Amino acid sequence: MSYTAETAAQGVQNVVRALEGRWKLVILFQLFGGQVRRFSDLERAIPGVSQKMLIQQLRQLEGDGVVARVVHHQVPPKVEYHLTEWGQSLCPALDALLIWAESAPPELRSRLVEVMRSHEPDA
Amino acid sequence: MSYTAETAAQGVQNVVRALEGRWKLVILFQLFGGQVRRFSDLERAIPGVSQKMLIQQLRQLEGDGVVARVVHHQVPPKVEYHLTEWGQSLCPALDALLIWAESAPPELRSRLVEVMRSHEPDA
DNA sequence: CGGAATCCAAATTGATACTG
DNA sequence: CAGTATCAATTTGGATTCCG
Repeated sequence: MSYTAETAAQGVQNVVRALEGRWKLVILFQLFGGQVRRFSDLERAIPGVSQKMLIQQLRQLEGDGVVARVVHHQVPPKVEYHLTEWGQSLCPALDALLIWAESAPPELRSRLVEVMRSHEPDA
Repeated sequence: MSYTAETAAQGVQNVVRALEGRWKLVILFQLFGGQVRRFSDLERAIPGVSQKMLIQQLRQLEGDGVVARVVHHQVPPKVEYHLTEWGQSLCPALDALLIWAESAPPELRSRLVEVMRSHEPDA
């Protein structure tokens, strides 16, 4: 079977689904480039997210092999997250997305931002 | 304010949300590289999608300026979709995603595929 | 601190039927 | 062909409470 754009799109879809979710990309951007963040860091760095959602999305990313979770058995508990090797290989794509996002037409950009502000506290 | 990774991640999030949605990326991969597809083409090319979802996602992509919709006033009706200029500029990112997806570890890949097969007809 | 569990509200999605 | 409309089902998200 030849490797047409169509079969590629169908195949890639399965994997790309690992990125689907309201907070997945935001989390990944936080872990971008190999950064290590603990749970509370992520919670603080991502304004609109709830504890439940953050955990849920992290668990899914972990289950999909994109993010790794390290538990330090101490009191108080300390759990750190970072990209797996495969997750690291996603960085070029994240970077490309970053570039694309910044190239967004100003009107569009502000319109999209406006949607975001719905759930933000004040400013 | 300096342009840290954090602010970038926060800012980019607003724009990247335009890609969120169960079928958005799949659609974009279909339109990859400037391809023009009519509605029924997309419907056929994307197995699990319902007519309603396809339209909805297309409309959102259109509203976000990523996809353009061209109506040919004929009988029978003919509507074609393609990437806008800004949408085209997303291609490098899509390409990076493609590369990433193909680099997925085999076990992971088959596990993700397995999820997909739930709604596929046969093979 | 980091998380699990529960309950409930809201948004998404799907199936179906109808239309220009 | 390319939609729209409607309703039911599923998923998602948030608030709260409890635990190691």
